[in-house]
Amino acid sequence: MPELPEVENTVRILRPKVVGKEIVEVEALDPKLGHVPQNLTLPARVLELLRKGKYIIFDLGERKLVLHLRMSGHLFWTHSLSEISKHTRLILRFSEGTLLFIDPRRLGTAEVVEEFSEPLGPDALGDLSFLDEALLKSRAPIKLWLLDQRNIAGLGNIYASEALFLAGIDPRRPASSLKKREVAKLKDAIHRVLREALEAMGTTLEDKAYRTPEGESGDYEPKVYGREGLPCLRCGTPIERIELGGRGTYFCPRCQR
DNA sequence: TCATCCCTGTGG
DNA sequence: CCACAGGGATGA
Repeated sequence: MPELPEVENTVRILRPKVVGKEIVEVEALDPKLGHVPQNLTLPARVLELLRKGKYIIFDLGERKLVLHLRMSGHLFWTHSLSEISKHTRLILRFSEGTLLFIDPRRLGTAEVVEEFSEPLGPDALGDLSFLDEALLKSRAPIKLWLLDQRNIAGLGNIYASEALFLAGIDPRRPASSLKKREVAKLKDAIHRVLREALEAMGTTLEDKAYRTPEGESGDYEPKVYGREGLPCLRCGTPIERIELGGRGTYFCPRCQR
């Protein structure tokens, strides 16, 4: 579900609710997450709430609680215990409210660590000038290169496809084959897609899955992702779906070369 | 650099 | 029933 825009909005909405506040009780409803309450000392004050790539980090001083929503996770802020559904995996109780980690597919993760140390590339919302040189070093298809969080952090299956559409680049092209001018367009496209999605509060496919912590769905409408067979919004050619690295990949065969 | 796996749910 | 799903770790 969540890529950079969804995670960033989640963090922005939660910050005023949890920063400076104390976690007073933690409960794991999924045995896979049983280590979380064990490894936390309560109460624990949240000094900062951070996003690194698609990770959400609760800075608790000596320790950090690191969440990753993976495919189907989301966080939900509530005051009512009746909101606890069967997909709730972790409950963080604050005096001011309760944060639920909901995750139907149970692929999401929660770790308690002393230092965050995932090998992430530069943030996709930040300065992208490193792409000029970095792309030259890889012959991987550009879309797979963009999905590898060690190269650039934050893009996922939707926005990688969307950025390549905006930039007019075929997702199968080797990263090193992009011309300077194309890399420039790609940098611009990545920022444009992410900023638009951020403003729209992310993407909620088929009116399900992704929600902000306050239950809102996202309004971003992908231009190619999930639109196999439908006309390209720019030229009318049917959008194609192929597989790259085992993931569905959508593009316009005419606009993207 | 691939396939496979981790999980569960939904839709055709 | 099968295909597919917004992510990522792992092992060949």
